[in-house]
Formats: sequence, C-alpha cells, structure tokens
Amino acid sequence: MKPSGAPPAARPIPSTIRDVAAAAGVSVGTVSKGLNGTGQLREETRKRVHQAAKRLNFRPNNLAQSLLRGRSFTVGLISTDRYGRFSIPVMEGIEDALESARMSVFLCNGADDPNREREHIEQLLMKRVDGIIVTARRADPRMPLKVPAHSVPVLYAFAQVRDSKALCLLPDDLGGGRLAGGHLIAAGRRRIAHITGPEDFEAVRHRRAGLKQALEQNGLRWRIGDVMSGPWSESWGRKAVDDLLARNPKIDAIFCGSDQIARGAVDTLRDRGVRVPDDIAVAGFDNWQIIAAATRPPLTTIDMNLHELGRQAGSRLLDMIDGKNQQKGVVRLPCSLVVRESCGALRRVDPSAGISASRAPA
Amino acid sequence: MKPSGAPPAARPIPSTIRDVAAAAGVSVGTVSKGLNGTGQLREETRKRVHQAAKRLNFRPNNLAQSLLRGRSFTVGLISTDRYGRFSIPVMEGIEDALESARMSVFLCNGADDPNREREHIEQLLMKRVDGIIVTARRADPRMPLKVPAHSVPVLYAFAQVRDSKALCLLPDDLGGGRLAGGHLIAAGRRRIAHITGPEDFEAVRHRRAGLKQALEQNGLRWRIGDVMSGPWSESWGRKAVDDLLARNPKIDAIFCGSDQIARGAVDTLRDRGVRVPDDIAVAGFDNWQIIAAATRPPLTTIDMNLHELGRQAGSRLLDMIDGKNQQKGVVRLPCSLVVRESCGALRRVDPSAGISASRAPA
DNA sequence: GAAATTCCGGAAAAGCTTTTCCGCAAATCA
DNA sequence: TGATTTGCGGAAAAGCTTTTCCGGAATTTC
Repeated sequence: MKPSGAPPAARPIPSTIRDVAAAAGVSVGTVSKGLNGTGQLREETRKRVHQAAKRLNFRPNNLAQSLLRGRSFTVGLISTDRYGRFSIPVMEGIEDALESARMSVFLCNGADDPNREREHIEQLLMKRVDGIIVTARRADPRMPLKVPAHSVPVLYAFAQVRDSKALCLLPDDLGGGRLAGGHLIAAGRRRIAHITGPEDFEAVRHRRAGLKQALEQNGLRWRIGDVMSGPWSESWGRKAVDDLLARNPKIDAIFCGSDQIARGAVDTLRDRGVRVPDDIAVAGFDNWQIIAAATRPPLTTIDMNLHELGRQAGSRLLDMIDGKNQQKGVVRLPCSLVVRESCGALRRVDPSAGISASRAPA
Repeated sequence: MKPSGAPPAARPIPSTIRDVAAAAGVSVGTVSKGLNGTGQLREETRKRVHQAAKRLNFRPNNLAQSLLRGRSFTVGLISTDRYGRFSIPVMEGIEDALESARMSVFLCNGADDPNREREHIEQLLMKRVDGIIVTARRADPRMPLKVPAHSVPVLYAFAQVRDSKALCLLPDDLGGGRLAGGHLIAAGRRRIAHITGPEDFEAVRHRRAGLKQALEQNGLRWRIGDVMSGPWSESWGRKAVDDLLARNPKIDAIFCGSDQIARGAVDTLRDRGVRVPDDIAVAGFDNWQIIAAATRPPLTTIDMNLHELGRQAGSRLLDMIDGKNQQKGVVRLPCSLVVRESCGALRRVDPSAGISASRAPA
C-alpha cells in the first residue's frame, strides 16, 4: 500500500492501463497491444482502445516499462565542476543527439566536490541509467570517476581521465594552434608572437605546439622568447602586449590563447596607435561570439566546435550502450578557423596547415 | 520476458534484492528491512544482510521503488529556448536546492520549438516526474506550457507566463533600476542618462521605471530624452555614448541596461578622453563577472542573484510537490548592487532606495 | 456435417521493491 | 508446567506494463 512517503498534495492519480481496459471493456493485455500496434486485434477493438485511452488521458508509466525492459532510456550527464562557459554548447550537443533517440538526460553537478560526485553516481546507478557522460569546465586530465567497472558505459566529453580504457572526446587544440599559425603565415606574417594562458593547462601546451608546427612547416623560426604565459584574462592580454612591444617591436602578428586575451591585446594595440591588422594581425581562440564579434576589429579566431563535440559524445554513448563501437582512448575532434577581420586576409587558410577553414557565422 | 529492445551489449546484470536474500540466507522482505533499518531484526541478521549486499554490490532499483511509492523523486527542468548565459546560474541554483532533497533533475531543451517542447512534457509526464520547472533565456511573458491541468506542479523560473494561476519567479528589475539610480544619486550625480536594450523587453521597461522612481524620489527631473534604447550590444553602447555627448554634454552619469552596453559606453568615454567616474559615472546591469571586472574601470553594476532565484525555484517547487505553499502569480526577487569603481563613491547606496547593497566578490 | 484453421482477446508471469500481516519459537509469568 | 507475551523473520500483495501462451468462437475445407 501507498506508504506515508508522499504528504498531502492531493493530485489526481494518473490513469493506468487497467482504467483504460475497464473503459474499453477489454483486458489490459489487449489495451497494451492496441496502443502499441502489436498482436492481432480487430480494427474496431483497436479504435475503441485508443478512444478510451485518449478520453482518460492515459500515459503509459515509463517506470513500469523500464523496470520490465531492463533499460531506462535515460543517461546521466555529470559535470565534475560548476558549469563554465564551455559547458553550454557541449550540453546542448549531447542533448540534441540523445533526444533524437528519445533518451532523457539526468543533470548532475559535481561542484568540485568528490563526495557530491560520488553521491550523484550512486544515484544514477540506482536510477538505472543506460550510460553516463562526464564533462568538465576544463579539458585537463583528472582522477577517473569511481564508476564501478563495467556497470554502465561511461564517456568523457571535454574532460579527460588517466585511464587508457576510457573514451575521452576532446578538441584538437594542437590542430587549432596549427590552423591559427597557418592562417597568419598565409596572410604573410613572419614574426608571430604567442600570448597565452597558464602553462599548466594542457590546452595551452597543445596550442603552442600547434603554432610551433605551423612555423616550422613553413621554414620559420620558433622563438621561445615570443611566447608569453599568464592568466586567462583581458588584463593579461593588455599587459603582455605592452611587454612584448617594449621587447620586440618588430612583431607582425600575435596568436592569442583565448579570445579574452586577444581582446585585451587588441584594445591595447589600439590605445598605442598600432593598427590591427595592418601593422599587427591578431588571432584569438574559442570563438566566443560575444567577445570576438565586439572586438574592434572583430576577431579571427579558432572555434572548438563544442556543439559538435557534444553531439558526438551523445551518439557515441548510444553506440556504446548498444554494444557497438567499443572505442577507447583519447579522440581529438577538429577545430575550425573563423575568419573575421583581425588578421586581414579574408581568404582561406593555406591547406597545408590542415583542416578546412570556415567563415564566421553571419 | 526481456524483449528484443536491448541489443547485444552484454553487461553484468545488477544484483537484485533476491540475490542478496539468497546470499544472506534470508527472505527478500528481511533484506529490505535490514537495509532500510525498518522492522524488527536481530542485530546479527541485519549485519549479515548488509554484508551480503555489499559483497554483491547491491543497489536498490529506483524504478521499482518509484513505481511502488507513486513518486519518482525526479523533476523536469525544461528550457523553452536554447540555453543563454543567464540559464547557468539559475540551473545551478535549482540543482543545489533539489539535490539536497535528493531529487534528480531531467534536463530538457525546448530549442524554441513548440513541438519539441510538447514532446518533452509528454516524456516527462510518462517518466512520472514530481514537478516541472520552466526556464527561459529571457524573462518575458510567453505562452503557457501545455501541461495538463493539475497533473504535476509547474513553476516558472526566470520565465513568465500569462496565466494568473501559475507561479513565476523573476528578478525585481524595477528594484534593480531604483538601486542603480539611487546609488548614482547618492554619489552626487544629478544628470543621469539611461542607455538600454530594446523597448520590447519587459526588463528594459522595468529597469527604466526603477530609475525614474529613484530620480523622482530625490526630486530630480525625469527626462525622457535621456533614455536611449537599442540592441543589447557593446557597439550600441559605443554609438549611444557618441550621440549622447553630442546632444547633451552636461550628463554626469549613465545607467546602462546591461554590462555589455556599459562596457561599450565606458570604452568610448575613455577613447574620447572623458574620465570615468570622475567626469561621468557609469553603472551597468547583470554583474557579468567576465565583462564587468575587465572593464576599465571595473563596473559597478546590479546583480540579479540568479543563483538564489534558482535555489528558491527549487525549494518552492518542493513545497508545491508536498502540497504546501500553493502560492501563485509573479514573485519578484531582489537584485543587489555590486560596487566596483565605475561610479566612484565606494560607499553604500542610499538605504531609501530599498534593498541592501553588497560588495563585489573578490 | 465434421474436422481443421484462422481470428481474436483473455489470463498470467515477469520485472524489483516495500509493507502488512502472520506464524513460529523462545522467553516470561502465574 | 501451562498460558501468554515478545521477538524475529517469512509469505504475499501491490504498483504498472509487456509478452507469451492458450482457449473459445467463427470460418473454411473436405
């Protein structure tokens, strides 16, 4: 019998398949067959069932279905930390992919608290989710989630884990760096500085390495002194430009590790009367619309295609749930170049830099 | 039994209460009592049950529990449109409130598509959620959701609906406008312009009305000509300032309808050699950290406390589920003032402007 | 007209947990 | 020692749906 768990709140009890059966004057099994189009039923019976169901506002109870099926058509999406700006497109992509398979998503926020995280996982397993996707604010390696081995498929999207058996989907920061470098070089720049984020971010190291590859592929010298690491902020971009110009006024391009940094850099260049892109071209990273488009001039930048990354995460998880495509390890998804005005040259990037370029969205 | 719904994917079947019962040499009922601390069991039996459960990695199946209880301990969170920047804090707040009640959250994105929205609602009702929270990117009135009357409690957070029986939680934009105006006036400003967003946003009208109240309460004249509406963008802020100074150079303060607009305004003032805040004070709205803190000087602005709004949404929904607190209508939650540097005066706002001020976060 | 199909729909089990009700055994009391 | 509690744990029902199996009625075939 109904335990006392549920206080007052007198709400109409949703009608069940028995109610429909009674209303249609048939048995419950017949109702099920009627509504699901299975079994052998007279057309007239089927119609009567449908009408009764409609009249009673019948909605099959997914809990019962899931219990029977042994599948809940549900996945857990757990963010290991507070949502960041990057989480949104990833989440949207995941949702898009999953909802077209009629899967529902449980949202869990770990809030940087391992206990809370564990609680969430426990909760999800009790809810019998079919799979789990883990995201983070930062794509760096972290401790593996304590999901009991093999209980359900787990996939890391924009998050990484030191466990060679796990599947991690990440943006190809190296390719992105190469793309930016290639674009600047194709625009005729020869002396390219790099103002970027903290050295301990893997993304920082990869983007830098990408730039390095682009330079070396084009016979340009890689100057360690032209690389400056600092916080991910506009003010760092401003400060770095000041230092850079004092040290090395012959720079003709700057590749920035984020759009925020680029924004600071461009602002300071303008303040100092340096023309962008005529005197110095500036490329950003992230394609953070709101920043990139508002910069004067608007930023040419790299897009990590996070929505697509999320979408892939969703559909790959579905594959894993179905037992197909048991891929493991780190998979890097391509970045793309978004051309605006801060690098001049409104033309395609040199194809040798790899990966196709795309235009800025209208 | 087991329909063909679930393809290959051979995963270990999670152990059930029967398995535990067998392992512990007791009946299933005893296991239930043992694990839940109910019934009368010898301490030794209870321990044996616990050990068996642990050994088998037993996790009660929430689907079965929910089916029995008639409550799923689950709520649906449906965004009527693509997630915006405002959704994040609201979602986090909602989650915080709900997870401390051990409720799980289904995430649904309507993506501006009424059909998809309807699908999601149908899905949620089939999943027997205990309640639904609706959020939006924009707090303006919209068509009511077609949730069958009284089936489950529905609450609108940062979203509004033309239905007097619905509960809508919104920020008090009017109070926010008054707060900003009061702060500027308390800082000794007398001629305050207002550069804001599109007239058809309710928030725009409310913030403007709040400013008007502050002015009139302090015996200052409300000049319609000093109000300028435009898009929510930096470039509008820049353009508006140019126009404004051309028309009316005697302005000593500007209240901007968003931090982005304020950013554009401040940048242009700097470009023109106008000192902020010495010559003209600028206040923003949103307390969008990344913009407000990077502006030179950092913006004094209004925070809508969206995290708190989300938290309240969550806990009020819980009340509604429990049948308590059947409040309806629009509830406005207070905004607060975040003092940085763009208005000079590093002091508290005039208390007559209502609502307490708070300091900028470190 | 009798036998064999074909049609249609009902009965029941399974999926997992919780709770109520009962009965047995041990312990207590007279 | 016989009668009564008390303590402990088992049996079974309920919650909702799907699917398999089966039986009765109608139809067809010989």
